[in-house]
Amino acid sequence: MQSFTEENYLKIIYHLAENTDNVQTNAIAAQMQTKPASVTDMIKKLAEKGFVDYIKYQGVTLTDKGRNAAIDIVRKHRLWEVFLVDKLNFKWDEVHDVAEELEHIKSTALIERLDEFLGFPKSDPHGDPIPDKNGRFAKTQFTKLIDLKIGDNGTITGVSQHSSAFLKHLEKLGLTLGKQIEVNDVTDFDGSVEILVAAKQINISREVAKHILISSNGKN
Amino acid sequence: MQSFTEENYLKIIYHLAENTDNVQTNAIAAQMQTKPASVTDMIKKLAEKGFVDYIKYQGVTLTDKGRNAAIDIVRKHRLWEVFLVDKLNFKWDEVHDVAEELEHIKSTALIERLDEFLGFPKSDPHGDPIPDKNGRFAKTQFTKLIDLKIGDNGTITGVSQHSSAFLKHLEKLGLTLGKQIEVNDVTDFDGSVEILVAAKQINISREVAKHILISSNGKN
DNA sequence: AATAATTTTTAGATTTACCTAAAAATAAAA
DNA sequence: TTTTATTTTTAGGTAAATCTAAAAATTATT
Repeated sequence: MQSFTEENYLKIIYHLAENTDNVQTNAIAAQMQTKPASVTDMIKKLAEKGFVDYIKYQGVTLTDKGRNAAIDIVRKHRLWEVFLVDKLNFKWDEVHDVAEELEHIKSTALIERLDEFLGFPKSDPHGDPIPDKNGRFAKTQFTKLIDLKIGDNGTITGVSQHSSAFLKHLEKLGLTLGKQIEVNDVTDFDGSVEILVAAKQINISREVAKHILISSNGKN
Repeated sequence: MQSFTEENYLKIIYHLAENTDNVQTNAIAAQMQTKPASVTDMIKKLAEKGFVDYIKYQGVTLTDKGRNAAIDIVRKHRLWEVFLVDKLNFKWDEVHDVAEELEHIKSTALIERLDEFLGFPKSDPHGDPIPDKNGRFAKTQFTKLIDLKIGDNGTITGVSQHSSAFLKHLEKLGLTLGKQIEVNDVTDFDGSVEILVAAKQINISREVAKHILISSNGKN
């Protein structure tokens, strides 16, 4: 069984590994809000325990054991988020920090019964897939809104940024999960995107468009 | 804000203070499953932070601040127990350890919404009162079953032992919360108690009778 | 009241996760 | 291909919560 801190490292390495192959010390340090030297220490420990493969100066990769542990934490995090939103009426921008704590509760029975209580949800309030108890989940095929071409359309099915500020902003713009959108124009000046949502024309910055995930039903 | 460990100390001191006035180092050590020397260290820290009054060699008492903090943890613990039993179908002997972890999640919003979701319960699955968000709760008047006289009757409204072994035993005997009982006899030989429950005559040991709490409607 | 037993505290170490500052390795630029 | 910049690691140290062993205070017993 891993400590609270080890679990956080594993989760962060797992998420970083979604983009790069070898996860770097500095990247982990940034995510953990700690110093690279501390990361090196922890990496050595995780390597000793068999959670990661580690070559000095080359970064880390998760072993199967490490990946399974990480997925288990991700599963817990996302199930708790569903609980908070569906049952306790939290908004999608309010759940992250609390789920960050709840994900470390160690009880398989608890999480399986929670899963059942929630009706075995397939995705969390931000559209992220929830692994089943065997760690399996569909790696859904998303397109970033920023990558759509003029005339493309689709459904908002996820976000790749979970900060409260970002999510509140989306909420205000009416850009919530399930909404249909169509790209009308891309502004030359700043790359901002004109989209049609709920029969209204709005303009969103590149930064926002980068973090909205679309399941596209138009050409692209 | 207190650490995980500080919270556990406060909770244990609070519970020990229900029986004795000055809580002793050794008693805390036994409950915390740690050594007296460690307790002394922690007590000093809690005293510095204003959670307890402490005189060397004389044990500790909670300050108002300390008591409030402790009651807050007790509230969380008991609300989570209700959640586990009412919503996730745990049995009353399965909830203690998980609630022990959940009680440390730090979010006022979470606990208030949980309270509401559960319908503002007044007591937990073991009959213990749940403090409201201001820390107030009725100090219910219980009689221990062992203290009843022959002919007395009443309702099982609580237990003063939360171990899984004890609770499973009660379950098997049909001695669950809300059941009506009547004392028929007390055995001379071993002090065990003959009681009538659900129209059946059963015999329970002194040890068991000590930990069953009755709200008496007969004479006593 | 003196001695014995118990309880509590001190002193000095250990472990975990972190730090800073400096050294070493790797990658990028001139 | 040197030089420079960046990244990563090592070395040595800190704070929190624990420990053991020994000393001090309190309580119980003769």
